[in-house]
Amino acid sequence: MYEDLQVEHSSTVDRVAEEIRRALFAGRFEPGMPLREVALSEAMGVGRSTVREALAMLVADGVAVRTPNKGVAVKELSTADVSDLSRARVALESAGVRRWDDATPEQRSAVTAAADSYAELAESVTDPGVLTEAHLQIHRGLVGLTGSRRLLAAADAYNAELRLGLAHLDRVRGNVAEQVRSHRSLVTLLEAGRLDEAAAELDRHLAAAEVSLSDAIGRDTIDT
Amino acid sequence: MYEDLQVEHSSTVDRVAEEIRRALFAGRFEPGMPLREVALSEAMGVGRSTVREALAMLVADGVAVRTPNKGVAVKELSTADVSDLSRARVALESAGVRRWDDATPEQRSAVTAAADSYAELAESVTDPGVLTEAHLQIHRGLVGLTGSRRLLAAADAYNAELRLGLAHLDRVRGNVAEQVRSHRSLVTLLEAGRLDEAAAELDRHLAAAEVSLSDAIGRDTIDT
DNA sequence: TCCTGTCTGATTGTCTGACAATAACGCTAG
DNA sequence: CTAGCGTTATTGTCAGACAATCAGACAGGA
Repeated sequence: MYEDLQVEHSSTVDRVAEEIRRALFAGRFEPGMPLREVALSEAMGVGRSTVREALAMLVADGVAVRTPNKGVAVKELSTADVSDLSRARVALESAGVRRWDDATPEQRSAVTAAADSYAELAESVTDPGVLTEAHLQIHRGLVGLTGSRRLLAAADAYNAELRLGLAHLDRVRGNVAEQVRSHRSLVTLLEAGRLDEAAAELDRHLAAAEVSLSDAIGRDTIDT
Repeated sequence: MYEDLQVEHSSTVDRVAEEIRRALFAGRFEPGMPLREVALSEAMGVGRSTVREALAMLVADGVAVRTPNKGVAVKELSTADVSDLSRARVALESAGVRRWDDATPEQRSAVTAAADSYAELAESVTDPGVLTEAHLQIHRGLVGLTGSRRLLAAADAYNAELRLGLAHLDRVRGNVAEQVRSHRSLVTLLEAGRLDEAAAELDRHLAAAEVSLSDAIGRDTIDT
């Protein structure tokens, strides 16, 4: 009778982790910057154990790194990471594309709706974070076509890493119009059932994303 | 000069998590059984915070579940979980198979060596846990062909869930000889470069694993 | 100059103890 | 038999403590 009722059970640890995550995605912490337990606990008015648990979550998510006896630091994406991420994206998302015919209507519309939403935002919104978020939703939807929650969770993890990487170079983002075109073409091919061509388009799209991101990172790491 | 020297940095938390994991894989804890913090800390002679961190790791791994204010319990695999796992396996491992030609010699030999090792163990070893371990190594190797550490990590996570599921029904394990045949055929097709046929063989192999596992679980859950 | 040993301060890893909030269980009264 | 009420067990969170470890400074010796 009351199936649709839900109360959010947000623990302190979750809120702390979410807060730090937001700061990371907003680019407020430099890559490599240490996340000190006492400083964070005092700043947020919570116990150190709570912060520790939150940091462990971020490490499990892949957006932070723990070095034994040295603590947790904001993850630095190397070009090796970017190419690894790219391989993971290609594998999962093209697996999704290949299963378009077996996907449920909800799973398909998650893709098309996200693409529409991105195209719409691309014209009006200026905040790069919002656009990144919308963009990743499309790719998340593609993984969703596989119908596996576990793969979606894996995709969420690497999308978080991507957001982290993009947080510091939103200015150098590539041609948004080209992105919109590529997404639209992908959706069109999917809906036409031309899955091989769709996979090829996706491959190109992801390859372009990889070079653009790894170029930007390469430039950055030379600077610093 | 000293690049190859390494010291293992094992924290107490890691050891505790590993110990509990072993017990889980050995089937010493029933699915759904709660993992009490105080009891574990007293049994293992460590602080409660340490146990909490270890449990958080197990939850992140997917072998245990946390319910707010109720604690952590051994994960129960539902048939929905099994089919989800199966979809994830198909996606990741066939992605690996499709990239056989691009894989490094090390990545390829990880697959073939694991298959050989499994075939060898199948004749001599009786301990089902050891055999399961060897079996999963093969499938891990297939994911490794994608060349992405992140996908390997995802595969490790779902393999841990599989081991958990298999821990309680090792007796009903299917025909080992058939397994060996299927693996051998898969490796042969791969080395011959007949990737499409290899992918088809893999599909059959994984589909068979799914029905066998979900049958066993279905039977079990009716009993209890 | 370069290396080594030592000192010091900061930080993590771990333990202990505490307490409120929550959930599970049994009891009692109606 | 059910609603309501205590009791108990357990988690979530905090505070404080201490050893182990690390980074940097600094002095002394080859």
